[in-house]
Amino acid sequence: MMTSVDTDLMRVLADPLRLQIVTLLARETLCSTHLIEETGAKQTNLSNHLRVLREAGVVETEPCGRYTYYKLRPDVIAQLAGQFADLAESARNAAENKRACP
Amino acid sequence: MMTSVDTDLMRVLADPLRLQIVTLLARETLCSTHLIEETGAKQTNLSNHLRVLREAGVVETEPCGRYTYYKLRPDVIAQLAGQFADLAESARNAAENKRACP
DNA sequence: CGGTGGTGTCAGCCACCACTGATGTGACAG
DNA sequence: CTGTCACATCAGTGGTGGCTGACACCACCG
Repeated sequence: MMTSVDTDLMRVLADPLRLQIVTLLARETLCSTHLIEETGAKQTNLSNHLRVLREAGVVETEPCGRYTYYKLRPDVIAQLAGQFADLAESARNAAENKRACP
Repeated sequence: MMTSVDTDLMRVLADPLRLQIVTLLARETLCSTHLIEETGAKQTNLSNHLRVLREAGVVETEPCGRYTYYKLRPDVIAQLAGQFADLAESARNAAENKRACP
């Protein structure tokens, strides 16, 4: 059936560390070194999560010398926000829609 | 640190079956029998997921004879939508905020 | 050209979670 | 009262995913 919200994107963002990364990147563009400092996670672990975020299209990479900058893609987040807003509005309108007991 | 989005709520909604339940409940108030028909899941499985959704405050229960109606709480979804919208707007405004390489 | 530091990839381990079957409880029909 | 149905809870199990250590690669600096 059709779920109005992208499940895969939700699964990607449902991890605490990934959500923390996204929150940090929403404030400013950072490179991996900064993210390691901010989160306290191991570089390997962070690289794995960033890979997941990259493959999900949530972040973009921009090499800068031997550093790599990570930037959040606002439209992806905005789209998700819109899907949830639609869901909430739909729920408000259908509050009295009650299917009869069998 | 402070993540602007509720991680626990995300984890609850990140499951495909739970998201399907939420999508169905956004359209109309249903009882478990209907949900079993619509999703094709086992009763036990569905009951477990509904319990998770109930404990997370996403759905409300309303007993009706020997049936139980489940209703979505729009404000919870709307709040989540707002958090993501804020995140997206923050990302848009901070697009050029780039911390210097170390 | 070596050495160093930043980054990505891979294999393994472990914990958590979704699914299931059995069982209990309460409500209704006969 | 007894059977049936709706719903919940519990213990067990299997699979998925996150974390880590070892290694490879590339850009810079001396």
